[in-house]
Amino acid sequence: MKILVADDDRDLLELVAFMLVQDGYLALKAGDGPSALSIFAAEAPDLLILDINMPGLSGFQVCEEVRRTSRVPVMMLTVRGEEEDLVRALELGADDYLNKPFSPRTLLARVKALLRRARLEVASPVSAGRLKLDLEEHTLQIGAQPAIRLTKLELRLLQVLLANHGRAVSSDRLLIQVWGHRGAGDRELLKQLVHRARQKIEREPANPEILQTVPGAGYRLLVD
Amino acid sequence: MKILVADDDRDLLELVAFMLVQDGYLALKAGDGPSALSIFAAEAPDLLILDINMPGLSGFQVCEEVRRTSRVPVMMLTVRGEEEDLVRALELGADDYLNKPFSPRTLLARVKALLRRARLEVASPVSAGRLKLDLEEHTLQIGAQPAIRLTKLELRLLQVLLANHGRAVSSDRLLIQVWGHRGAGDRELLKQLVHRARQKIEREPANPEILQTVPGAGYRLLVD
DNA sequence: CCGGTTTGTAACCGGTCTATAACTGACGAG
DNA sequence: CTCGTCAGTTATAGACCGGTTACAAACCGG
Repeated sequence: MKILVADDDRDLLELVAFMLVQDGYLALKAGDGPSALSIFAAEAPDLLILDINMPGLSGFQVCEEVRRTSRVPVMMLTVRGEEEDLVRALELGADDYLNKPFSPRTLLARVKALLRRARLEVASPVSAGRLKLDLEEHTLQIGAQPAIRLTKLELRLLQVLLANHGRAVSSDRLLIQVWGHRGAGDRELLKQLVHRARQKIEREPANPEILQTVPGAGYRLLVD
Repeated sequence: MKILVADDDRDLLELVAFMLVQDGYLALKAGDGPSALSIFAAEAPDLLILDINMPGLSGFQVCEEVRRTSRVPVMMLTVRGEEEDLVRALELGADDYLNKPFSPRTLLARVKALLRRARLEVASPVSAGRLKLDLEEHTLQIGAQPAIRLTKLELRLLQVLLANHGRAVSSDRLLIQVWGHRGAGDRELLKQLVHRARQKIEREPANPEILQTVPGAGYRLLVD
Protein backbone atom coordinates (compact mmCIF):
# COMPACT_ATOMS: atom_id res chain seq x y z
CA MET A 1 0.00 0.00 0.00
CA LYS A 2 1.70 3.19 -1.21
CA ILE A 3 1.12 6.49 0.56
CA LEU A 4 2.45 9.81 -0.66
CA VAL A 5 3.30 12.40 1.99
CA ALA A 6 3.91 16.01 0.96
CA ASP A 7 5.21 18.57 3.43
CA ASP A 8 7.84 21.27 3.25
CA ASP A 9 8.72 20.76 6.89
CA ARG A 10 11.54 18.28 6.47
CA ASP A 11 11.35 16.94 10.02
CA LEU A 12 7.63 16.41 9.96
CA LEU A 13 7.85 14.77 6.56
CA GLU A 14 10.41 12.28 7.79
CA LEU A 15 8.45 11.65 10.95
CA VAL A 16 5.20 10.91 9.17
CA ALA A 17 6.92 8.70 6.62
CA PHE A 18 8.61 6.84 9.42
CA MET A 19 5.34 6.22 11.22
CA LEU A 20 3.73 4.92 8.06
CA VAL A 21 6.60 2.61 7.27
CA GLN A 22 6.51 1.31 10.83
CA ASP A 23 2.92 0.36 10.27
CA GLY A 24 3.65 -1.56 7.11
CA TYR A 25 2.96 1.00 4.42
CA LEU A 26 5.26 2.08 1.65
CA ALA A 27 5.87 5.80 2.08
CA LEU A 28 6.74 8.20 -0.74
CA LYS A 29 8.06 11.61 0.23
CA ALA A 30 7.64 14.97 -1.47
CA GLY A 31 9.10 18.22 -0.15
CA ASP A 32 6.90 20.53 -2.20
CA GLY A 33 3.80 20.71 -4.35
CA PRO A 34 5.28 20.14 -7.81
CA SER A 35 7.22 17.07 -6.77
CA ALA A 36 4.09 15.75 -5.06
CA LEU A 37 2.27 15.96 -8.36
CA SER A 38 5.04 14.31 -10.34
CA ILE A 39 5.40 11.51 -7.81
CA PHE A 40 1.65 11.08 -7.82
CA ALA A 41 1.69 10.71 -11.60
CA ALA A 42 4.61 8.32 -11.59
CA GLU A 43 3.77 6.08 -8.65
CA ALA A 44 -0.02 6.15 -8.43
CA PRO A 45 -0.13 5.95 -4.63
CA ASP A 46 -3.21 4.69 -2.82
CA LEU A 47 -3.52 7.68 -0.50
CA LEU A 48 -2.24 11.25 -0.28
CA ILE A 49 -1.31 13.16 2.83
CA LEU A 50 -0.88 16.83 1.96
CA ASP A 51 0.26 19.71 4.08
CA ILE A 52 -1.72 22.84 3.28
CA ASN A 53 1.08 25.30 3.87
CA MET A 54 3.62 24.60 1.21
CA PRO A 55 5.53 27.26 -0.68
CA GLY A 56 4.89 27.43 -4.41
CA LEU A 57 2.03 25.02 -4.83
CA SER A 58 -0.17 24.73 -1.75
CA GLY A 59 -1.86 21.56 -0.61
CA PHE A 60 -5.12 23.00 -1.90
CA GLN A 61 -3.78 23.34 -5.39
CA VAL A 62 -2.24 19.88 -5.35
CA CYS A 63 -5.53 18.44 -4.17
CA GLU A 64 -7.47 20.30 -6.84
CA GLU A 65 -5.12 19.14 -9.54
CA VAL A 66 -5.20 15.54 -8.37
CA ARG A 67 -8.99 15.58 -8.24
CA ARG A 68 -9.16 16.40 -11.93
CA THR A 69 -8.06 12.89 -12.71
CA SER A 70 -8.41 10.77 -9.61
CA ARG A 71 -10.66 9.86 -6.70
CA VAL A 72 -7.75 8.72 -4.56
CA PRO A 73 -8.32 9.42 -0.83
CA VAL A 74 -6.70 12.68 0.29
CA MET A 75 -5.90 13.70 3.84
CA MET A 76 -5.00 17.30 4.57
CA LEU A 77 -2.75 18.51 7.35
CA THR A 78 -4.04 21.78 8.77
CA VAL A 79 -2.92 24.15 11.47
CA ARG A 80 -5.30 24.15 14.40
CA GLY A 81 -7.91 26.85 14.32
CA GLU A 82 -7.90 27.65 10.61
CA GLU A 83 -11.61 27.08 10.11
CA GLU A 84 -11.56 28.48 6.60
CA ASP A 85 -8.88 26.08 5.50
CA LEU A 86 -10.92 23.17 6.66
CA VAL A 87 -14.01 24.19 4.78
CA ARG A 88 -12.04 24.85 1.64
CA ALA A 89 -10.25 21.52 1.87
CA LEU A 90 -13.53 19.65 2.06
CA GLU A 91 -14.93 21.68 -0.83
CA LEU A 92 -11.96 20.70 -2.94
CA GLY A 93 -12.66 17.05 -2.36
CA ALA A 94 -10.33 16.17 0.48
CA ASP A 95 -11.61 13.18 2.41
CA ASP A 96 -10.21 14.01 5.81
CA TYR A 97 -8.07 16.49 7.64
CA LEU A 98 -5.80 16.39 10.65
CA ASN A 99 -4.85 19.24 12.94
CA LYS A 100 -1.21 19.69 13.70
CA PRO A 101 0.19 18.61 16.03
CA PHE A 102 -1.19 15.08 16.02
CA SER A 103 -0.30 11.78 17.63
CA PRO A 104 1.03 8.85 15.61
CA ARG A 105 -1.89 6.74 16.75
CA THR A 106 -4.36 9.25 15.41
CA LEU A 107 -2.65 9.52 12.09
CA LEU A 108 -2.48 5.77 11.62
CA ALA A 109 -6.07 5.24 12.72
CA ARG A 110 -7.31 7.77 10.20
CA VAL A 111 -5.16 6.49 7.40
CA LYS A 112 -6.51 3.04 8.05
CA ALA A 113 -10.08 4.34 8.21
CA LEU A 114 -9.65 6.20 4.93
CA LEU A 115 -8.22 3.20 3.17
CA ARG A 116 -10.98 1.04 4.50
CA ARG A 117 -13.54 3.53 3.32
CA ALA A 118 -11.93 3.55 -0.08
CA ARG A 119 -12.25 -0.26 0.03
CA LEU A 120 -8.58 -0.48 -0.65
CA GLU A 121 -7.96 -2.29 2.57
CA VAL A 122 -7.65 -5.35 0.39
CA ALA A 123 -4.48 -4.86 -1.55
CA SER A 124 -4.45 -5.89 -5.16
CA PRO A 125 -1.54 -7.59 -6.90
CA VAL A 126 1.25 -5.33 -8.09
CA SER A 127 3.06 -6.29 -11.24
CA ALA A 128 5.88 -5.11 -13.47
CA GLY A 129 7.35 -6.98 -16.40
CA ARG A 130 7.18 -10.69 -15.73
CA LEU A 131 7.00 -10.23 -11.96
CA LYS A 132 3.68 -10.21 -10.14
CA LEU A 133 3.57 -9.58 -6.42
CA ASP A 134 0.38 -10.54 -4.62
CA LEU A 135 0.20 -8.64 -1.37
CA GLU A 136 -2.80 -10.58 -0.13
CA GLU A 137 -1.42 -14.01 -0.74
CA HIS A 138 2.17 -13.10 0.14
CA THR A 139 3.38 -14.63 -3.08
CA LEU A 140 5.53 -13.75 -6.05
CA GLN A 141 4.92 -15.09 -9.50
CA ILE A 142 7.64 -14.98 -12.15
CA GLY A 143 6.33 -15.34 -15.66
CA ALA A 144 4.23 -18.49 -15.82
CA GLN A 145 6.05 -20.30 -13.04
CA PRO A 146 4.13 -21.42 -9.96
CA ALA A 147 3.81 -18.75 -7.29
CA ILE A 148 6.48 -18.57 -4.60
CA ARG A 149 5.47 -17.99 -0.98
CA LEU A 150 7.19 -15.06 0.69
CA THR A 151 7.59 -14.03 4.32
CA LYS A 152 6.55 -10.59 5.53
CA LEU A 153 10.03 -9.12 5.22
CA GLU A 154 10.72 -10.65 1.85
CA LEU A 155 7.43 -9.25 0.63
CA ARG A 156 8.28 -5.75 1.83
CA LEU A 157 11.71 -5.89 0.30
CA LEU A 158 10.38 -6.92 -3.08
CA GLN A 159 7.55 -4.42 -2.81
CA VAL A 160 10.00 -1.56 -2.43
CA LEU A 161 12.29 -2.85 -5.14
CA LEU A 162 9.40 -3.49 -7.50
CA ALA A 163 8.07 0.02 -6.99
CA ASN A 164 11.50 1.19 -8.20
CA HIS A 165 12.24 -1.60 -10.64
CA GLY A 166 15.17 -1.03 -12.93
CA ARG A 167 16.68 1.54 -10.60
CA ALA A 168 19.13 0.85 -7.81
CA VAL A 169 17.75 1.36 -4.31
CA SER A 170 20.26 2.19 -1.62
CA SER A 171 20.76 -0.08 1.34
CA ASP A 172 19.88 2.74 3.71
CA ARG A 173 16.57 3.32 2.04
CA LEU A 174 15.77 -0.36 2.03
CA LEU A 175 16.55 -0.57 5.73
CA ILE A 176 14.19 2.28 6.44
CA GLN A 177 11.42 1.03 4.21
CA VAL A 178 11.55 -2.58 5.33
CA TRP A 179 12.38 -2.31 9.03
CA GLY A 180 11.76 1.34 9.80
CA HIS A 181 15.34 2.37 10.51
CA ARG A 182 17.54 0.81 13.11
CA GLY A 183 21.12 1.06 14.29
CA ALA A 184 23.94 1.59 11.84
CA GLY A 185 25.14 -2.01 12.03
CA ASP A 186 21.96 -3.49 10.67
CA ARG A 187 23.29 -3.98 7.19
CA GLU A 188 23.65 -7.57 8.28
CA LEU A 189 19.89 -7.90 8.29
CA LEU A 190 19.60 -6.69 4.73
CA LYS A 191 22.40 -8.97 3.61
CA GLN A 192 20.57 -11.90 5.13
CA LEU A 193 17.20 -10.95 3.75
CA VAL A 194 18.57 -10.54 0.24
CA HIS A 195 20.29 -13.88 0.50
CA ARG A 196 17.15 -15.67 1.60
CA ALA A 197 15.08 -13.94 -1.04
CA ARG A 198 17.50 -14.99 -3.75
CA GLN A 199 17.39 -18.60 -2.57
CA LYS A 200 13.70 -18.49 -3.19
CA ILE A 201 13.30 -16.52 -6.36
CA GLU A 202 16.47 -16.93 -8.39
CA ARG A 203 17.06 -19.80 -10.76
CA GLU A 204 20.75 -19.64 -9.82
CA PRO A 205 21.10 -17.78 -6.52
CA ALA A 206 24.84 -17.26 -6.98
CA ASN A 207 24.27 -15.46 -10.32
CA PRO A 208 21.17 -13.42 -9.65
CA GLU A 209 19.19 -12.33 -12.71
CA ILE A 210 16.38 -10.58 -10.89
CA LEU A 211 17.58 -9.28 -7.56
CA GLN A 212 20.92 -7.81 -8.51
CA THR A 213 23.64 -6.16 -6.48
CA VAL A 214 24.79 -2.69 -7.47
CA PRO A 215 28.21 -2.52 -5.78
CA GLY A 216 28.52 0.36 -3.38
CA ALA A 217 24.99 1.53 -4.14
CA GLY A 218 22.46 -1.10 -3.11
CA TYR A 219 20.19 -3.47 -4.95
CA ARG A 220 18.10 -3.42 -8.07
CA LEU A 221 15.23 -5.49 -9.41
CA LEU A 222 15.24 -6.43 -13.07
CA VAL A 223 11.84 -7.38 -14.39
CA ASP A 224 12.69 -8.70 -17.85
CA MET B 1 -34.39 2.58 4.96
CA LYS B 2 -34.46 3.41 8.70
CA ILE B 3 -31.70 5.48 10.25
CA LEU B 4 -31.40 6.16 13.97
CA VAL B 5 -29.82 9.45 15.00
CA ALA B 6 -28.76 9.99 18.61
CA ASP B 7 -27.63 13.38 19.85
CA ASP B 8 -28.35 15.42 22.96
CA ASP B 9 -28.06 18.64 21.00
CA ARG B 10 -31.71 19.12 20.11
CA ASP B 11 -31.04 21.47 17.22
CA LEU B 12 -28.43 19.30 15.60
CA LEU B 13 -30.61 16.24 16.07
CA GLU B 14 -33.51 17.89 14.27
CA LEU B 15 -31.22 19.19 11.56
CA VAL B 16 -29.66 15.83 10.81
CA ALA B 17 -33.03 14.11 10.87
CA PHE B 18 -34.37 16.73 8.51
CA MET B 19 -31.52 16.24 6.07
CA LEU B 20 -32.06 12.49 6.10
CA VAL B 21 -35.79 12.78 5.58
CA GLN B 22 -35.20 15.22 2.73
CA ASP B 23 -33.06 12.59 1.13
CA GLY B 24 -35.72 9.94 1.40
CA TYR B 25 -34.74 8.10 4.56
CA LEU B 26 -36.90 7.36 7.58
CA ALA B 27 -35.23 9.07 10.54
CA LEU B 28 -35.60 7.90 14.14
CA LYS B 29 -34.57 10.38 16.80
CA ALA B 30 -33.04 9.73 20.22
CA GLY B 31 -32.06 12.49 22.64
CA ASP B 32 -29.78 10.35 24.82
CA GLY B 33 -27.97 7.02 25.04
CA PRO B 34 -30.59 4.90 26.79
CA SER B 35 -33.37 5.86 24.44
CA ALA B 36 -31.04 5.19 21.51
CA LEU B 37 -30.59 1.66 22.76
CA SER B 38 -34.27 1.06 23.30
CA ILE B 39 -35.21 2.46 19.91
CA PHE B 40 -32.48 0.35 18.36
CA ALA B 41 -33.93 -2.76 20.00
CA ALA B 42 -37.49 -1.91 19.01
CA GLU B 43 -36.98 -0.67 15.46
CA ALA B 44 -33.88 -2.47 14.17
CA PRO B 45 -32.71 0.47 12.06
CA ASP B 46 -30.38 -0.04 9.12
CA LEU B 47 -27.81 2.50 10.26
CA LEU B 48 -26.85 4.37 13.43
CA ILE B 49 -25.54 7.90 13.71
CA LEU B 50 -24.23 8.46 17.22
CA ASP B 51 -22.91 11.58 18.86
CA ILE B 52 -20.02 10.79 21.15
CA ASN B 53 -20.77 13.45 23.73
CA MET B 54 -24.05 12.48 25.30
CA PRO B 55 -24.82 12.76 29.01
CA GLY B 56 -25.49 9.50 30.80
CA LEU B 57 -24.56 6.99 28.14
CA SER B 58 -21.92 8.15 25.67
CA GLY B 59 -21.86 7.24 22.02
CA PHE B 60 -18.98 4.91 22.83
CA GLN B 61 -21.05 2.96 25.27
CA VAL B 62 -24.00 2.80 22.92
CA CYS B 63 -21.75 1.57 20.13
CA GLU B 64 -20.15 -1.02 22.36
CA GLU B 65 -23.53 -2.27 23.53
CA VAL B 66 -24.94 -2.43 20.02
CA ARG B 67 -21.88 -4.32 18.79
CA ARG B 68 -22.56 -7.11 21.26
CA THR B 69 -25.50 -8.18 19.17
CA SER B 70 -25.31 -6.50 15.81
CA ARG B 71 -23.05 -5.58 12.93
CA VAL B 72 -25.25 -2.70 11.79
CA PRO B 73 -23.22 0.18 10.29
CA VAL B 74 -22.38 2.85 12.87
CA MET B 75 -21.28 6.38 12.16
CA MET B 76 -19.87 8.47 14.99
CA LEU B 77 -20.07 12.23 15.30
CA THR B 78 -16.91 13.60 16.85
CA VAL B 79 -15.88 17.05 17.93
CA ARG B 80 -13.04 18.55 15.98
CA GLY B 81 -9.77 18.14 17.83
CA GLU B 82 -10.70 15.16 19.99
CA GLU B 83 -8.30 12.83 18.25
CA GLU B 84 -8.27 10.19 20.94
CA ASP B 85 -12.02 9.81 20.70
CA LEU B 86 -11.73 8.92 17.08
CA VAL B 87 -9.21 6.19 17.64
CA ARG B 88 -11.39 4.69 20.33
CA ALA B 89 -14.47 4.83 18.13
CA LEU B 90 -12.79 2.88 15.37
CA GLU B 91 -11.49 0.31 17.82
CA LEU B 92 -14.97 -0.19 19.18
CA GLY B 93 -16.14 -1.13 15.74
CA ALA B 94 -17.59 2.09 14.37
CA ASP B 95 -17.55 2.07 10.58
CA ASP B 96 -17.08 5.74 9.93
CA TYR B 97 -16.82 9.06 11.71
CA LEU B 98 -17.66 12.62 10.92
CA ASN B 99 -16.18 15.73 12.44
CA LYS B 100 -18.53 18.45 13.57
CA PRO B 101 -19.33 20.76 11.99
CA PHE B 102 -20.04 18.96 8.73
CA SER B 103 -21.84 19.81 5.54
CA PRO B 104 -25.14 18.13 4.63
CA ARG B 105 -23.57 16.93 1.43
CA THR B 106 -20.80 15.15 3.28
CA LEU B 107 -23.17 13.53 5.72
CA LEU B 108 -25.45 12.22 3.02
CA ALA B 109 -22.60 11.00 0.86
CA ARG B 110 -21.16 9.00 3.71
CA VAL B 111 -24.48 7.61 4.81
CA LYS B 112 -25.07 6.46 1.29
CA ALA B 113 -21.63 4.87 1.06
CA LEU B 114 -22.11 3.02 4.33
CA LEU B 115 -25.49 1.68 3.34
CA ARG B 116 -24.21 0.60 -0.02
CA ARG B 117 -21.37 -1.27 1.58
CA ALA B 118 -23.67 -2.94 4.10
CA ARG B 119 -26.09 -3.96 1.40
CA LEU B 120 -23.29 -5.44 -0.67
CA GLU B 121 -22.18 -7.53 2.25
CA VAL B 122 -25.65 -8.83 2.94
CA ALA B 123 -26.38 -9.49 -0.70
CA SER B 124 -23.02 -11.11 -1.26
CA PRO B 125 -23.22 -14.57 -2.77
CA VAL B 126 -24.52 -17.09 -0.31
CA SER B 127 -23.22 -19.91 -2.43
CA ALA B 128 -20.08 -20.44 -4.44
CA GLY B 129 -18.83 -23.62 -6.03
CA ARG B 130 -19.97 -26.58 -4.02
CA LEU B 131 -20.49 -24.53 -0.85
CA LYS B 132 -23.91 -23.21 0.07
CA LEU B 133 -24.38 -21.08 3.16
CA ASP B 134 -27.88 -20.66 4.57
CA LEU B 135 -27.91 -17.51 6.66
CA GLU B 136 -31.35 -18.13 8.13
CA GLU B 137 -30.86 -21.77 9.05
CA HIS B 138 -27.25 -21.23 10.16
CA THR B 139 -26.12 -24.15 8.08
CA LEU B 140 -23.50 -24.96 5.51
CA GLN B 141 -23.98 -27.49 2.78
CA ILE B 142 -21.01 -28.95 0.92
CA GLY B 143 -21.91 -30.54 -2.37
CA ALA B 144 -24.65 -33.08 -1.78
CA GLN B 145 -23.69 -33.82 1.79
CA PRO B 146 -26.18 -33.21 4.59
CA ALA B 147 -26.19 -29.64 5.93
CA ILE B 148 -23.88 -28.81 8.84
CA ARG B 149 -25.16 -26.63 11.70
CA LEU B 150 -22.98 -23.61 12.43
CA THR B 151 -22.74 -21.23 15.37
CA LYS B 152 -23.10 -17.48 14.91
CA LEU B 153 -19.37 -16.87 14.78
CA GLU B 154 -18.66 -19.77 12.48
CA LEU B 155 -21.33 -18.51 10.15
CA ARG B 156 -19.87 -15.02 10.07
CA LEU B 157 -16.39 -16.32 9.49
CA LEU B 158 -17.51 -18.43 6.57
CA GLN B 159 -19.67 -15.64 5.24
CA VAL B 160 -16.71 -13.30 5.03
CA LEU B 161 -14.46 -15.94 3.56
CA LEU B 162 -17.10 -17.04 1.09
CA ALA B 163 -17.59 -13.48 -0.08
CA ASN B 164 -13.87 -13.49 -0.89
CA HIS B 165 -13.54 -17.13 -1.87
CA GLY B 166 -10.31 -18.07 -3.54
CA ARG B 167 -8.52 -15.07 -2.09
CA ALA B 168 -6.65 -14.78 1.18
CA VAL B 169 -8.33 -12.65 3.83
CA SER B 170 -6.05 -11.15 6.46
CA SER B 171 -6.46 -11.98 10.12
CA ASP B 172 -6.98 -8.31 10.95
CA ARG B 173 -9.83 -8.03 8.54
CA LEU B 174 -11.43 -11.21 9.78
CA LEU B 175 -11.24 -9.96 13.36
CA ILE B 176 -13.00 -6.75 12.46
CA GLN B 177 -15.63 -8.39 10.30
CA VAL B 178 -16.45 -11.23 12.67
CA TRP B 179 -16.14 -9.62 16.12
CA GLY B 180 -16.40 -5.98 15.15
CA HIS B 181 -13.32 -4.93 17.00
CA ARG B 182 -9.66 -5.65 17.21
CA GLY B 183 -7.56 -5.98 20.31
CA ALA B 184 -4.32 -7.40 21.59
CA GLY B 185 -5.32 -10.93 22.55
CA ASP B 186 -7.76 -11.46 19.73
CA ARG B 187 -5.37 -13.52 17.70
CA GLU B 188 -6.27 -16.46 19.92
CA LEU B 189 -9.93 -16.12 19.17
CA LEU B 190 -9.46 -16.42 15.46
CA LYS B 191 -7.17 -19.40 15.88
CA GLN B 192 -9.83 -21.11 17.93
CA LEU B 193 -12.69 -20.27 15.64
CA VAL B 194 -10.84 -21.57 12.61
CA HIS B 195 -9.99 -24.74 14.45
CA ARG B 196 -13.60 -25.34 15.46
CA ALA B 197 -14.89 -24.56 12.00
CA ARG B 198 -12.45 -27.02 10.49
CA GLN B 199 -13.55 -29.76 12.88
CA LYS B 200 -17.04 -29.33 11.53
CA ILE B 201 -16.58 -28.80 7.83
CA GLU B 202 -13.38 -30.53 6.82
CA ARG B 203 -13.23 -34.18 5.88
CA GLU B 204 -9.75 -34.29 7.39
CA PRO B 205 -9.33 -31.31 9.75
CA ALA B 206 -5.57 -31.69 9.92
CA ASN B 207 -5.29 -31.35 6.11
CA PRO B 208 -7.88 -28.74 5.30
CA GLU B 209 -9.14 -28.68 1.73
CA ILE B 210 -11.65 -25.89 2.15
CA LEU B 211 -10.58 -23.54 4.90
CA GLN B 212 -6.90 -23.13 4.19
CA THR B 213 -4.13 -21.23 5.93
CA VAL B 214 -2.10 -18.72 3.95
CA PRO B 215 1.05 -18.44 6.11
CA GLY B 216 1.76 -14.93 7.29
CA ALA B 217 -1.28 -13.60 5.49
CA GLY B 218 -4.50 -15.10 6.81
CA TYR B 219 -7.02 -17.66 5.62
CA ARG B 220 -8.68 -18.58 2.38
CA LEU B 221 -11.75 -20.55 1.36
CA LEU B 222 -11.49 -22.91 -1.58
CA VAL B 223 -14.82 -23.80 -3.11
CA ASP B 224 -13.86 -26.54 -5.52
C1' DC C 1 -32.74 -23.17 37.82
C1' DC C 2 -30.54 -26.75 35.16
C1' DG C 3 -27.72 -28.84 31.46
C1' DG C 4 -25.85 -28.45 27.18
C1' DT C 5 -23.82 -25.45 23.85
C1' DT C 6 -21.08 -21.71 22.49
C1' DT C 7 -17.41 -18.60 23.32
C1' DG C 8 -13.22 -16.88 25.64
C1' DT C 9 -8.62 -17.78 27.82
C1' DA C 10 -4.52 -20.22 28.65
C1' DA C 11 -0.82 -23.45 28.10
C1' DC C 12 1.96 -26.29 25.15
C1' DC C 13 4.26 -27.89 20.85
C1' DG C 14 6.49 -27.99 16.54
C1' DG C 15 7.82 -25.54 12.65
C1' DT C 16 9.11 -21.30 10.44
C1' DC C 17 11.15 -16.76 10.48
C1' DT C 18 14.30 -13.31 12.15
C1' DA C 19 18.38 -11.45 14.39
C1' DT C 20 23.12 -12.00 15.28
C1' DA C 21 27.64 -13.56 14.64
C1' DA C 22 31.50 -15.69 12.40
C1' DC C 23 33.76 -17.08 8.26
C1' DT C 24 35.01 -16.67 3.24
C1' DG C 25 36.38 -14.66 -0.95
C1' DA C 26 36.72 -10.50 -4.08
C1' DC C 27 38.49 -6.11 -4.76
C1' DG C 28 40.97 -1.74 -4.41
C1' DA C 29 44.19 1.45 -1.99
C1' DG C 30 48.32 2.25 -0.14
C1' DC D 1 51.72 -7.75 -0.62
C1' DT D 2 48.85 -6.61 3.12
C1' DC D 3 45.09 -4.53 4.95
C1' DG D 4 40.40 -3.03 5.19
C1' DT D 5 35.95 -3.05 3.23
C1' DC D 6 32.16 -5.10 1.08
C1' DA D 7 29.12 -8.71 -0.25
C1' DG D 8 27.93 -13.59 0.14
C1' DT D 9 27.50 -17.69 2.92
C1' DT D 10 26.93 -20.66 6.91
C1' DA D 11 25.40 -21.50 11.56
C1' DT D 12 22.57 -20.92 15.42
C1' DA D 13 19.52 -19.16 19.13
C1' DG D 14 15.39 -17.03 20.19
C1' DA D 15 10.95 -15.01 18.73
C1' DC D 16 6.90 -15.71 16.56
C1' DC D 17 3.09 -18.26 14.32
C1' DG D 18 -0.36 -21.56 13.74
C1' DG D 19 -2.45 -25.91 15.50
C1' DT D 20 -3.98 -28.46 19.37
C1' DT D 21 -5.74 -29.58 23.92
C1' DA D 22 -7.93 -28.32 28.07
C1' DC D 23 -10.86 -25.81 30.82
C1' DA D 24 -13.56 -21.79 32.49
C1' DA D 25 -17.16 -18.34 31.60
C1' DA D 26 -21.19 -16.82 29.27
C1' DC D 27 -25.23 -17.87 27.00
C1' DC D 28 -29.59 -20.31 25.88
C1' DG D 29 -33.64 -23.34 25.72
C1' DG D 30 -36.62 -25.81 28.56
